[in-house]
Amino acid sequence: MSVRYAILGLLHYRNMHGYEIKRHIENHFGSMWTINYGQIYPNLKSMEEEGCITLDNVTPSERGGPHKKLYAITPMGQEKFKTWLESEENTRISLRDPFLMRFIFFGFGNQEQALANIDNQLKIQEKQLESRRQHLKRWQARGKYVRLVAELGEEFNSGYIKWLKRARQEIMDIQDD
Amino acid sequence: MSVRYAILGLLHYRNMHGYEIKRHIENHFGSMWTINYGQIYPNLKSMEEEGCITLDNVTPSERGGPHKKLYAITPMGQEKFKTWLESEENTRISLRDPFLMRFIFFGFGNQEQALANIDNQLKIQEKQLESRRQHLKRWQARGKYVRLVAELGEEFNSGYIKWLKRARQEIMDIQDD
DNA sequence: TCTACCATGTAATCTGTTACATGATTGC
DNA sequence: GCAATCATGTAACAGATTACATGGTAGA
Repeated sequence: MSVRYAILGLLHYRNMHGYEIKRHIENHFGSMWTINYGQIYPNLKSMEEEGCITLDNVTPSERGGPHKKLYAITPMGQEKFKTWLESEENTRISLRDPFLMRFIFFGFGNQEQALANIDNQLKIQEKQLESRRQHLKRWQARGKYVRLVAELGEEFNSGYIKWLKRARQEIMDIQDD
Repeated sequence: MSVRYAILGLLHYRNMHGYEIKRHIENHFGSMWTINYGQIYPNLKSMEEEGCITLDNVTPSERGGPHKKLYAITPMGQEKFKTWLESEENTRISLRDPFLMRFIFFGFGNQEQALANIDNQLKIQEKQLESRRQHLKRWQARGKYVRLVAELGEEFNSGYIKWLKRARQEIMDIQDD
């Protein structure tokens, strides 16, 4: 459950509320993860119950229920985070990409379809690379670890694009394989 | 649910049983996916009920229940597969790597721990690259699409290693950031 | 004989996604 | 006044992992 540790990690920088945590995970982790409120809020709730985090401040809205809940990490949360940080749990890189899954079977379809599909993927990846680069510029000063992960994201992205172009060429060159 | 399409795709090559499908997905898809029986067998069952695949042959063991169920794709399965293959469902590459998640927060731990953690990851990645290369040699003749995906796996893998080495160097060089 | 691998399956659990519901605030 | 974005939350569902249970076969 690394979402919980991501939250504990982010709370080391400063106290945050759920909405901010989501934004941070999506933007500042090299744009390699997505996350939804369905994960954030239930986790914040259970982590508070366990005592890893605590409510620092609740800004109520004028009329109506509570609004903007600021969370802070507790000493217990810091302890748990430290243990996790020092652990050596490692898995292989897993790349679950629906496009690649289809790509493997392009031999069972027709060539034009395959090329159109590749062009579409190229467009998406190029757009993503552009936004990654913009992001890197803005976040370069955020500490070397964050920057390095953003750089890895960029490298994977541009490597993927190069590969797509090469794949496209190979499919056009050799009709039969 | 791309597992189902992966199964339909593999059954285009030849009839297979669950165990083989698992092996194929793990070894021949560029070693980028893992899968477990908890996904394979229930899916085979429901796909058979839906009529996408059919039992071709059941080799019974001498005494005891059925053994080795060979599945074949049906015309309906081929239809479904074709529709999926021509679709353009695309998502961003998502890289959920527990190591990278920890890496981002290495600034909150100590340097030696970070370096040891990186060295460990390097060892794992290098071992994986070696097995990928062995695999590529054996599978080069399996058709260009399969080969290309295997090559992408190799490129990601060696890119990751290069990045790990650079990250290690940067962490050693600059004490403060 | 024992180990490794072949082979099928289920149940419990965990994780992640989508869709919905609600309402405040900010800027044009 | 309206759109975009800030903000919190839940319910239903989909997908993946782990652990368990069972037994066969091949080779050292």
